[in-house]
Amino acid sequence: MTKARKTIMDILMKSEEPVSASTLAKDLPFDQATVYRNLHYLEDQGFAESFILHCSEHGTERYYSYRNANDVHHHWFHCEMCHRFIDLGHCAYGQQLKEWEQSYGFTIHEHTFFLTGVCADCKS
Amino acid sequence: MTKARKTIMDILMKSEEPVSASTLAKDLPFDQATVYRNLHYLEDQGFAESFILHCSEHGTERYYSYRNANDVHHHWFHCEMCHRFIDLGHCAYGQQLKEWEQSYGFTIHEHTFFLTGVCADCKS
DNA sequence: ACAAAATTTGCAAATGACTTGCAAAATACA
DNA sequence: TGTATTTTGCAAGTCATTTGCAAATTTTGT
Repeated sequence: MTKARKTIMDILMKSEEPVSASTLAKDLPFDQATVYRNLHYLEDQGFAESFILHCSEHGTERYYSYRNANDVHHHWFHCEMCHRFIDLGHCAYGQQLKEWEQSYGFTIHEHTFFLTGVCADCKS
Repeated sequence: MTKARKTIMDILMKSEEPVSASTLAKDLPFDQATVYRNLHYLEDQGFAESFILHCSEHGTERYYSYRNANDVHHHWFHCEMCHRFIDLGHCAYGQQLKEWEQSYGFTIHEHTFFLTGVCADCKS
């Protein structure tokens, strides 16, 4: 495993919240192409997952988080003021998604869910 | 109300599914800046709502749909093959969102939810 | 450990959605 | 209808992300 890939993997593993691709690209001492390519690689291999979120201050960016093999994925709340993410816990939509698949006949590859607003700290 | 604005408003009102900003910008006989500005205007005024969706073929685009004054908003399934949207009906997360607001203390401004996959027609 | 094969990197340029400044044109208002 | 206000088109800019390519690194087979 290359240095760039390991660095990115480590950051994702250690991070408590999703990190944006463009931020990684800016902050890490690797070429941006390398960062983006590795993020794709990690997601392809199932080590990471991502979603696109727009916030007025940071614009539209893709956020990545580490994905544990036996991990159920999480959903997040994003604070528009301090830009932190709050973990809403395990996804609880499994059953609902299955029901939709049955009633509509489609196959779901991915579902996207997140909240944006202002966190408790920033309100006070 | 200007011609451009009325045209865009009409399209959103008549459309059964969300339409992408960049597609409107390409197809309509108005400058792209005009299209984007009007979409922002309509959303600001509460006549439209939007979400960002990425699909491999069309890339990352913002999709708009008309918002009725007394309308509960809808969620959508997006087929990656035929690129149509399937209406999943009224949003049923109101209660859940309120509970999260109470337990975490944050205020939700927006929630994003949609599905992507392959529709029944495209599977066969 | 070593050379060949396969993969990854950096660089530089390109892409594509979306935004912005500004003067002209259209619309609203008195 | 004339004037103030808003909107438009044009052209250039921004910004996240992607891509081609040759050089550098990592992996493989021995």
